[in-house]
Amino acid sequence: MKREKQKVSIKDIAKELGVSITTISFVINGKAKNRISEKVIKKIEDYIEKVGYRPNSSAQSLRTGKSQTIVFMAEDISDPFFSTVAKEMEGLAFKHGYRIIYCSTENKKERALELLDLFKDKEVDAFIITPPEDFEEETRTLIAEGKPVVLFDRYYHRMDHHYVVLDNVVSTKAAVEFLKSKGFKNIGFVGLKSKLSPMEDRLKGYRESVPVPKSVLIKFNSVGKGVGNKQLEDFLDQHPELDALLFATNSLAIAGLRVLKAKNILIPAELGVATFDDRELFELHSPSISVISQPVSALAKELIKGTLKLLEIGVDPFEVKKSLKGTLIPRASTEK
Amino acid sequence: MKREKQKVSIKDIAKELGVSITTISFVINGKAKNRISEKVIKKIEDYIEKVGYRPNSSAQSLRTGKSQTIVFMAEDISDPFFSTVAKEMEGLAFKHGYRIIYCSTENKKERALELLDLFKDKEVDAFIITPPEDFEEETRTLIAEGKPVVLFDRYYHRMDHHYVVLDNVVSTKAAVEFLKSKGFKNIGFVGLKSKLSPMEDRLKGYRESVPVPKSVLIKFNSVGKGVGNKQLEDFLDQHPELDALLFATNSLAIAGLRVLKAKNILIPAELGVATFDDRELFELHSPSISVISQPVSALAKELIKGTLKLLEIGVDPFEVKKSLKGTLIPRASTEK
DNA sequence: TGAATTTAGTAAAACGTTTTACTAATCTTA
DNA sequence: TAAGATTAGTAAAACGTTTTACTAAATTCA
Repeated sequence: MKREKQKVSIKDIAKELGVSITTISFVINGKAKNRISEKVIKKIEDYIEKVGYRPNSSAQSLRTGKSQTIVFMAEDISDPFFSTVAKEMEGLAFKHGYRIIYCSTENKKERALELLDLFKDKEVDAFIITPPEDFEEETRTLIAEGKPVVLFDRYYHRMDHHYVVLDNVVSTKAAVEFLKSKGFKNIGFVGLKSKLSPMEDRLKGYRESVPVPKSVLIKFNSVGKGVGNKQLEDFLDQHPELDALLFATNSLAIAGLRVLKAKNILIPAELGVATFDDRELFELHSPSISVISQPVSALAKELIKGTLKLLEIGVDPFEVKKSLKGTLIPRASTEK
Repeated sequence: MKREKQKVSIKDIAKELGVSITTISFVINGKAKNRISEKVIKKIEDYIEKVGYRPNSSAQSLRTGKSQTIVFMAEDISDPFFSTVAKEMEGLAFKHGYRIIYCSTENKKERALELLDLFKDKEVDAFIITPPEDFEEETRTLIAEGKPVVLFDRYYHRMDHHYVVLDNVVSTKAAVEFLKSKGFKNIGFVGLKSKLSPMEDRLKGYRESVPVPKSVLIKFNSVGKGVGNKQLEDFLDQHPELDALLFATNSLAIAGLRVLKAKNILIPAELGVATFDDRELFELHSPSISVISQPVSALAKELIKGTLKLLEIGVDPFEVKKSLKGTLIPRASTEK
């Protein structure tokens, strides 16, 4: 009963149709023009259609050295931001005959290295990566190995490479201006203690748009935990004059909302709130939270478009450098 | 500068070390015992270590017919439930030398068929799938083709197959009993109009634990939209006696919360609320929402454990049939 | 008409493994 | 000491493609 569907190979087709393997390969790969007669092409195409022949991709990979596979190394594939981008990319890539393999670094250097090691063979054609903290040297090495590498979400100032990111400086400035326009006068900033470009740029954008910056930077792995919450509480205690808070990431905001709730601080009456990254949570929260939303579809599109271009044209002449703007979605948390 | 790291093959090693390709292959695959001398084994292993040799997986796949790849066909990989399970599986599978390829059916039959078609070649060793609506025949066909197939989240009553699911009947009953214990007397049920087992089982569990069931079933693709919201509003209007609502999925609950907010219905004073699947949103909502949480890690572990077992032992003698219990997390929305 | 060109196709090598079937040398044991 | 068993290894085929270099026949053109 359980017979493995016996796969048909080019050789089988050749025998059946009385033509050579080469001829079939030419037809399959669209190299038959001016080489093979229309009649034979038709015959082969019809037979392929009839038996549902699909080339063995291992054999193709072995022969061509290409695997039709792109690795997407996210910070955390279970984070809604990354998983949404991943899903969009998957759809686009499939349309072009590429598969995507996802993995998560958890923002850990060693994990990222392990993963790269696993993929560094011939088995992957291109990399889309969100490098973890302190990964500049390793990224450089990876790029030097010659396969297309597109950085996502973060990039390096001191290094030439392909990337697709949010324009964090500009987006942050827009958010601060928005808060000002809503009548907030003392805007504080809650960021992540990190050298990753989004964190540096968001802080920079903030600093450049308020007269007296007041910010607190939470350690990455203490967000939502005792230490991180304590830091935030202290910050609020030390700055009773603050009338609004801008959070640099959605997880910071979520942790922050918990703290504010615990301290019985009223939003927006006592404190306005805005954050990066939209999530259902923010829309449904009472009050709903204003956000700077990242253009997920556009990011995914640019990533795949860029990667395919690099795959096609080659790494060198072509440049992928995209910096997209976020969209501000005003909600109740910023209506004084 | 951009030199592709010239990959070293078994042939290169053989030439360098003056042994045969066969010998090296035996050593690599642990088949050297009682065949090759300790001295030679050591020499080969050391050299492999030194040059960082990694076998070409396309060649391995071509030769063995195995690709060390598992497909996870989720309903929607950007849904937190699926993406969390995916991430956990990814980690476990990697440890055993397997990669996972994700894709999303969007609960559409045609999309699922397309995807299966894409994978049906030799390129994949096993399938973990959440079949969309009306996919029983197709699933049967897939299974008949002989590769391991493990269903996730949903299963078929009339068919013998491997699966890992939540015990929805029991979990729903527990939730209803919990609501009763909290003093709710008129519990309504908001489900999805669907023949997928979780939806049928949750409804069944509900029906069997209340004296007079009152339920409304929303169409899958109208959740959160005008039509679906209208359905829910009508249901509430027709049953003013209800004092609690049990939602069958997290997206139903989210849509429901919006409706309740719009109608100014107070939770839990006027209406108690509980739902399936935990999300940060429910913890942070005001009031926080009681949930039946799925054991994500355990599900992922069983899925990978089962799949690997099938891969190892073969599909037939071994059975993967796991039905795990959800955990009830009581929160403010059910405290009268 | 005959040389040059075009058309229509093929043979065979190569990609990098795994594995079967073999050999040659050494070791046991009766 | 001779036959059998064990040890230590190897040659070569096969997996299913792609591609280079070739040929033979038909067509063109001066």
